[in-house]
Amino acid sequence: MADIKSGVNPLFLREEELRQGMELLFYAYRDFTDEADAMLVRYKLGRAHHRALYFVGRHPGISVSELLAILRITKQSLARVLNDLVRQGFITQTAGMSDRRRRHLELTPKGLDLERQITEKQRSRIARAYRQAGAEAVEGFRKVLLGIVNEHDRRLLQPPAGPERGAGERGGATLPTPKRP
Amino acid sequence: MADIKSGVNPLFLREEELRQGMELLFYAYRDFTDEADAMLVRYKLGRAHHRALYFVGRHPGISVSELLAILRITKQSLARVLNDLVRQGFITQTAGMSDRRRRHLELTPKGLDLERQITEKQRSRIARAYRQAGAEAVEGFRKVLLGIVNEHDRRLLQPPAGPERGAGERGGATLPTPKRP
DNA sequence: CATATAAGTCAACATGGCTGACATAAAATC
DNA sequence: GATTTTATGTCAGCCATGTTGACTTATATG
Repeated sequence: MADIKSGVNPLFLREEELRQGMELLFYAYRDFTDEADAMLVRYKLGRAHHRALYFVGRHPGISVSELLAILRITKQSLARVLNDLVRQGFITQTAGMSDRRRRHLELTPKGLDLERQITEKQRSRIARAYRQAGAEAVEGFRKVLLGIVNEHDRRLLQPPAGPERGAGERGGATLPTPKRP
Repeated sequence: MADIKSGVNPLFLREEELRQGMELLFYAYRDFTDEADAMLVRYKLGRAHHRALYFVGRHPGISVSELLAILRITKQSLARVLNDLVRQGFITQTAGMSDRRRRHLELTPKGLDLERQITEKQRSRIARAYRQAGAEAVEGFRKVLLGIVNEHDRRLLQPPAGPERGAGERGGATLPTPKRP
């Protein structure tokens, strides 16, 4: 049989390239999450708590259903962790003004603190990777990951503002964005 | 107070940039795995089965302990899914020749088939993202993800061979690599 | 021969998904 | 104003997949 893997077979390269990408995603995610997990045990919280905490911190005033849409879990699953976090004073719920059925979630100062602590190592891991890879690589990293995300959410994740080419400003669409740094 | 977020505060940009990276990783991984999960239910298998199947397919002849090192789970957890896969004829175990304590795992043709089916949509999702982003972005994607992976595994994940600058060849270090495509 | 290593197994437990069935309050609609 | 829809919460139970701890068996190695 012909040496099918000797350099120039585009099908093999393609397959290999794609598999490498898939694996890289697995390994990176594995190491990225391990980071926070270690911190979480100290607080007797799980990964699910962290995710809720993170996204509430990221989108102050987010509603329960919006949070559900991000996490893609059931109401019941979320309730479990959310109740923990509210009971322990990390998150507050306040009824909406225009629509009083809605519960707007926010981190308390204590919650903000906790979130920072847990995310800390993850942040610096990403920072290190960014630094080592360089700005251009970071751009590519974003571009590809964004392409992996489903189209709906991809749009919400604000296409990295190039030179302005429409009328209005660009930014996180439906979700409330952080008020101030 | 001064407009701390108006464009030029490097600290704010940095924080925002890092958070975007973290989220992108979350969203991409979420959508990437959903893809396979849907397929798995048809076969009454779980994500854990897929991971084992994938890495055995990727490293034919891999030993149990090597697989454990990749997945970072306990022997007992792996045993559960591995036994399922062996019983159902997707994976074979054969004792090593030099060291007969070792079990070398391989996919059966049936297992290979299954793996392909399950990974199919993931592969095409990555392919699409690669295509849209372009070769340069893909390079950056790899670079950054590799930087996120812990140093040990990073080395094994063969730094994308640049122009030769040492003596010997470069390649997957400890793990057995696919025999042929 | 003694010890270390690779693998397998049993048992029990925790986390975090899931479904189904309902309850309540408020908004939206007829 | 009555009815329906929506947003949220809750109870109960199930399943997949991770964990620890204890112990066995076979084989390699000192």
